[in-house]
Amino acid sequence: MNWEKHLSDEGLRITGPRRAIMEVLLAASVPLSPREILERGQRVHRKLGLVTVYRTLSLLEQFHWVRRVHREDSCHAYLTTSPGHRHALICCGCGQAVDFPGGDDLDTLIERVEARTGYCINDHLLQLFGLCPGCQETRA
Amino acid sequence: MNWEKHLSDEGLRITGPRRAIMEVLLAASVPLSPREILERGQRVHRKLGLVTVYRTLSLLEQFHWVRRVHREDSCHAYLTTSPGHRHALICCGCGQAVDFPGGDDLDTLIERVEARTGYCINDHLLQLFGLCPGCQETRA
DNA sequence: TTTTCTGCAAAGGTTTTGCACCAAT
DNA sequence: ATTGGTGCAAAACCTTTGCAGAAAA
Repeated sequence: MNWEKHLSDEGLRITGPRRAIMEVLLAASVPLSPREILERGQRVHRKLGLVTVYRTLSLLEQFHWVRRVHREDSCHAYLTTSPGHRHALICCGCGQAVDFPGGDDLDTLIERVEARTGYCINDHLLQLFGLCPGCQETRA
Repeated sequence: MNWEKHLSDEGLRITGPRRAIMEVLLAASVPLSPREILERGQRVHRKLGLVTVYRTLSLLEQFHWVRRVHREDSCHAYLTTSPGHRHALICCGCGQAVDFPGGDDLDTLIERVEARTGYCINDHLLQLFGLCPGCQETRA
């Protein structure tokens, strides 16, 4: 199901600003801050305002069409999501981000921590940071 | 080595405000936001100001005496650190936090992601969220 | 006494809120 | 025609900076 149909089904409207923001996020391979989304979005929908960016992000986040990640310089940056619970690997050189699934290793880790602490774990935040192949060359 | 000796060795001063902030953090079992640290710290050192809290946190963070974690409601919250690279498991019910080491599972996961993506991974952010044993009872 | 640290005030950011107008249905 | 959405302005926060006075060493 696509996001436009999803919003319609919820009785919400498909508007120019919302299309612009979604378009920007879908085109980005790097997590973007609200301000960056504004700047890029204004190239699509000239009158776009920052307030609408915030409101749209929080809407899209509720429906899991976008996801918030933590960047060192701007604590709140947004990415479109792949289906399922995935994690971000972010390049410290160029900001390029790729998604990856947690997999069995993470499940095992969580089970061990549950056993040791008695906590019932129901969510996690995992992000990896490093250098992408391109940036490794540049620094070599 | 304790933090007071560490600061002295660096030519920095042990002051009332710094003692108050460290005392608050050592007594806390929950990650605290700068504002929360201020409020608790003022009970120890009445004239403590928010600016000093920020400056002291950034100082202590540089020396790894405290560590920043991400709380849902306040992006920047601080904890005293255990030695080594450890992670936080935070209770969604009461905010209680415990530390745990990543262990082999995390190392394996990172190696696999490196192999699959070609990235060279040099840092990570991992936090777990759940219910502590006490809060599980309350909700049962 | 010397230098660092502190608190205040103010500046710089980001995020939220109130409201009248606009636009999707 | 009805609602919900938008942008503007302003408020509310959070974090950083400049500076004169206070306090460690």
